[in-house]
Amino acid sequence: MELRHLRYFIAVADELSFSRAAARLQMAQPPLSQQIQALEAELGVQLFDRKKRPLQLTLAGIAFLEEARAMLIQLEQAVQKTQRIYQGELGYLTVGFTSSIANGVLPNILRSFRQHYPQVKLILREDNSAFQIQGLRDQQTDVIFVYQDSVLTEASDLIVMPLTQEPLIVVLPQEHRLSGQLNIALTDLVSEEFIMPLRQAVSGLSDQIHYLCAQAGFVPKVAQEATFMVTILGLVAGEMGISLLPLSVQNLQRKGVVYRPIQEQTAMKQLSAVWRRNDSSAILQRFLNIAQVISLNECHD
Amino acid sequence: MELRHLRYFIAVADELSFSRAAARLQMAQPPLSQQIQALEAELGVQLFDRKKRPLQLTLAGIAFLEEARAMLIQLEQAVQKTQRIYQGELGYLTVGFTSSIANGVLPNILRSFRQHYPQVKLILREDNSAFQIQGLRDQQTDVIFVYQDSVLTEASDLIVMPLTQEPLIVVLPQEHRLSGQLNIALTDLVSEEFIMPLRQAVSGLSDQIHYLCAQAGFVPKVAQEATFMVTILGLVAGEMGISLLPLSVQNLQRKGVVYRPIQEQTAMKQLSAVWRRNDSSAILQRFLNIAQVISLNECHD
DNA sequence: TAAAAATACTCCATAGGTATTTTAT
DNA sequence: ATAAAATACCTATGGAGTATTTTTA
Repeated sequence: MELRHLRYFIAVADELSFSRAAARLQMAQPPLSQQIQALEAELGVQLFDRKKRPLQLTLAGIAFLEEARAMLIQLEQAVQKTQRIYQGELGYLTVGFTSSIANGVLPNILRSFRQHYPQVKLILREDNSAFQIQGLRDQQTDVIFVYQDSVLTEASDLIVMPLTQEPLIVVLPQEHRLSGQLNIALTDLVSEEFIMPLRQAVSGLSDQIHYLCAQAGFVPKVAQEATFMVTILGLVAGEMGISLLPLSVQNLQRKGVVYRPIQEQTAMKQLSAVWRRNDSSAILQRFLNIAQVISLNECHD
Repeated sequence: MELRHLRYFIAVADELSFSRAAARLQMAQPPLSQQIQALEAELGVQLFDRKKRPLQLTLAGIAFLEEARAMLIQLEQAVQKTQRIYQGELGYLTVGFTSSIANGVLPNILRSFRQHYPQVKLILREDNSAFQIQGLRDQQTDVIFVYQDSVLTEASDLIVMPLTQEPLIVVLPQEHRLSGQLNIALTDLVSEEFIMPLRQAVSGLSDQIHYLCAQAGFVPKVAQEATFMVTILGLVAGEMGISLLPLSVQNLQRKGVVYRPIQEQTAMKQLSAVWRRNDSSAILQRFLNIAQVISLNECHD
């Protein structure tokens, strides 16, 4: 049996006439009769009562008509579903990120993607960056957002796409002696105590701060280390020291804490999207397009 | 698209190899590749990743595989269902009867049919015989059981099949003067008061009793008329009179009532099955076969 | 280099067309 | 008598085969 038989049968059952059905199918009547005969022979079932005019469906024919219709509808839906999956409009995408990123461009990217592809289910995984890269390689995650890191640029099985250059900003207690200044030079921070973000918070930031301070001619005094952004802000508010964090932390408004830009242009943190080189998923491609567009818009602001 | 494409696709997806799938399908590899290519072209979807060895399904391919499998299963089930309906093993049958028949062969026929064709749903309609014939003509009912009647034998659109010849029996109060006799001649009933079954109870029986009495040389005295068997039995038990009823009434045991055979061989009531001449339903045929077999067995007892 | 899939072509089975007969109203 | 379906026969599309090239591991 072929779908042709079902299509022909439905046409004849609809029209209750071989001639009219043939016209509708844009074919001659005899081959249509033959195909229906072949169908009946294969089923071993009489579908039409030809002793009647107009033609009548048998009980079995009525049942088969219903089934045949259902099958063609199912086919239609199967094709549509398959096409949508192929075109990345239906399916799943797992996105990984660290808590420090959750307040930057990411929410906007996620919102935009959801609007464009409402039938793609987004699964979010929040964890530190080392685990994120692991998850990517284990196929647990499809794409991750991380602050760039020397480990990443060397990985040949992954592709790294830079999204935004986030300048670092100085995080000060409200009552700090420097809080009156509009912007702050690194050399002003020589005698400050630093709250250092651990690797889990913002990967590579600790190293970068040491490097920047070295360029400014001093070694930062480390008062405390912390794993989460909110912890760092809390410690700064409690006047335990100051910190240097990516610009997006500004989206977290905390009482007793003020943010000031750094004079030096070189103090930048690179936010990137990372995915598996061999991942050809259409959904991923669509997601990356949106991530790129949203990031560009963000930079212009 | 044709079912061929689905069958081929499933084979290739199962084997993850065009060559092996071709072997399984007992065909050469190139036409198989071509058919899959045609399928992909029609869908506008890449189903396999041919850049990989062994061959890999794409995400869309995985989804379509599931759908394709479901469709072939649905086809299989549709064919089976259609065949069963055609062979009368699945469907509905509406059986009509009057309350007076409900205690004869009918229960046995219904039980046997249910055992043989458990997937046929039996719908029972209990009503008087005039309504039953109406229901038959209105296609409300497929087959009815009635005691034969002159009206029926003349109907050319219906077929009447005799099932059992039920002798009439005399229904007496337990304390009746004749209850000591093993069998009773009609002439013994000359002075009796009769409880007459109305047309709704047993069609034609009233006329038949008058005819039988006339042959025996008297006119029966009618004490009372009644619509239901149980009412007649109740009146007899209450010593309002006697009655003549078909043998199957014996299946109703009523306190204070005894049954005695009639000597005369002519006192018979014909139970018949009736259906529409133009009804070619396979279920009906099966039902009639069973009705006939069960009735024959019943007679031998 | 050795498999497996794609391509190029050839062939024939059968879907579909034409002419006619049979059937049901 | 007439319209519709079945039958008989013919045509040609395209599904399947064979030979070969291309690709991937």
